[in-house]
Amino acid sequence: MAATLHDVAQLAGVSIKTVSNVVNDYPHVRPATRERVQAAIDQLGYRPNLSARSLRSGRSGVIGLVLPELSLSYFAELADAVITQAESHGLVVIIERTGADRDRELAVLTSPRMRMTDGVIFSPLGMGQDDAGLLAVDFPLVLLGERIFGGPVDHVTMRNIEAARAATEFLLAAGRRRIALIGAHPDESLGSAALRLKGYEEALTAAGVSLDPALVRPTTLWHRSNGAEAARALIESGAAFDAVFGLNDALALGAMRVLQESGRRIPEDVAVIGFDNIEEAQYAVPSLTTVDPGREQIAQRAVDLLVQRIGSDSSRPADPSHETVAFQVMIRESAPA
Amino acid sequence: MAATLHDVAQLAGVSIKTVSNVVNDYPHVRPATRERVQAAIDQLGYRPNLSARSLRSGRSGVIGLVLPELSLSYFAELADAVITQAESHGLVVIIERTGADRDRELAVLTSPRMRMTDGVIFSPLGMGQDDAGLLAVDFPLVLLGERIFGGPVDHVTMRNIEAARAATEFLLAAGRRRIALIGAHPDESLGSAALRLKGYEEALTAAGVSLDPALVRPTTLWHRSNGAEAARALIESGAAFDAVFGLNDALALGAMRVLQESGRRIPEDVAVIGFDNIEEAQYAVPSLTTVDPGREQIAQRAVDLLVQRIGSDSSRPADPSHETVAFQVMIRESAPA
DNA sequence: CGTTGCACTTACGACGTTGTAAGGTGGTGC
DNA sequence: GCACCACCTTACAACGTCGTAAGTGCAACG
Repeated sequence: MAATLHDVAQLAGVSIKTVSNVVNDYPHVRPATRERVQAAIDQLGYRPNLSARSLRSGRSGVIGLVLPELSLSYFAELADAVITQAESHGLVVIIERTGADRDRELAVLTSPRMRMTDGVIFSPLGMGQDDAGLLAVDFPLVLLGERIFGGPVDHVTMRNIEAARAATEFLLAAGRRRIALIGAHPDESLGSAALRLKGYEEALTAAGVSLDPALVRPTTLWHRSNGAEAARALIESGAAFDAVFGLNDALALGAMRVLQESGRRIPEDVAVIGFDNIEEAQYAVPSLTTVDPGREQIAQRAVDLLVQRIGSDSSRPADPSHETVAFQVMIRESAPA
Repeated sequence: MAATLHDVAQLAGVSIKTVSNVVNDYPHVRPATRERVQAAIDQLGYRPNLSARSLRSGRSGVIGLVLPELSLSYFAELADAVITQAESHGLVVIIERTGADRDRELAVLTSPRMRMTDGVIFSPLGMGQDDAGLLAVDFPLVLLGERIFGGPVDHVTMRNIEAARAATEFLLAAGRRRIALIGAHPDESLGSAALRLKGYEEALTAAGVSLDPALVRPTTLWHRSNGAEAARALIESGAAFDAVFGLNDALALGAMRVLQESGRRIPEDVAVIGFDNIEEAQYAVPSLTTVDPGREQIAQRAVDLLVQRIGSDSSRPADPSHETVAFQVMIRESAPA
């Protein structure tokens, strides 16, 4: 039903290629011809067929964004930022969710569903360092996050260790000494959890504060409910603490709720700091002090790197780059200076 | 670089079409041949070229989802649900944001960026009833939301009036009589704001409670900050109130924060109810009583309707359907029964 | 041993677009 | 009035896939 170049050409009385030239702003078209063709285009409501264009050019103008899930605020806000940045390059974004499941993550990398994209931005949560080799795919790929290092692809990460260290130092500077940490993943040596834990440890060591293992609370996931559970367990353990460091904002917010329910005042009795600076953090009661890990900049660099790889036809990057972005402690009510 | 049917055919010593038949599980292929072709496919790592397939078939397997913005939790969770549902139909989702800007909304409807999709699910926020005619596009379109009614397209909405009425009745049943409403859009007669206001009015009237205009607070947008501002204005106005109905959860949460800052106890002094049932609502302090408008079901029906329209080649629906989904009051701490 | 029929395979073209190279048209200068 | 050049337009092919229709070979049957 839709009009094609052929239809327009027939109506305007020119060849198909001349219409194509008009559509693509090819310079050598006589004004009178251009006008006539444009009239035919308008009359028929012609729109280029992008599938045909993709086939011809080998580019689809689509990039993939592979995320654990959209209902986690951090990823929703990251997706928003990626879409915005992609748009400025004239690209459109397909979002695929993996549910943090390793098998689904691997499936997405080989799936024909992603075959139409020009490249993919991938934030794994189920795969680990051992899977690094599987990232050697034959399409442009930019990796986000801390699950895997040294893979054969470009990589953009936040400065987890430094940022977590800064968060902990901030609490120490405010006079807190019994700082609980929520969200540890004891079995990992890489990944956000391990790196942020490392920053926490570094800060304590540097300040001469001994680390009490009873204050390091693991959780399986990083949702609010996990933070709430961990806070409950922490309270029940009887360990004394005057601050809580949630390894992400959702954990911190979940913990904050339980702490308040238990009658503790925030920040007087317990200071709380999070990590991610999701929009909600500033509207919580009390507002949540947290680390802004540079989400906007991550999205921007990831898209820019991907566009660059797409542009250079070289199949695999000879020089995979690893970039980190700046972070910042956002001081709010839950942990004042 | 990528292998094509041609490459596979050459390697397997068969024709291109036979390879195609293998790929597409065409039944009449001799097992021995199939095996040989499959081996060649595996060896070359052949993946079908989706652009070519799209061109040939006229279907891209992509649907568009046009939303105001992803960083609003309601839309993020809606997007998540749409992606999940689309996946079950083998479809992939492109997300486009409009920022609730009418011009951008109109632009998206005619944009070549959406041309590659088989159909679009569209949630307008800037366009209004006067623009209904502009929805007569030449691709399958399913409309979400309450900005426009009676357009030439399928339409899925929540039951705004009934749900808002139920929320208000719930507060009335709990003994509240001075119920403030936050988020009104006085200039509208359609749209979520107007409809939910109508439900509120209906409930008050039915209960014989007179509506005090001083308790109906307008906001421009529906973000947390707007809810906070409106609550501040409400307090400063000096009007007495014992409950707040936020026309969405973000407004209610923003208001709840300000109410608590002002020393009011929730729910003792002021009961608060929201609308949307975003995930965050159950983790707020106190947890937010709200209306679940049936988001999952909306996503499901929208995708199903779209798939149906895509399937039937009829250009325009002769019988645009308008579906509504079930809602439910989620009773939590901010407004107990 | 030829014919028929079936199971399998193939050649061809078209989907709509654009790069290439060749073709046409008008105008300019002598 | 002719040649030439610059400008504009065209025909053709190809991107990779799959539907159509036309083959091919083999087995069974007469």
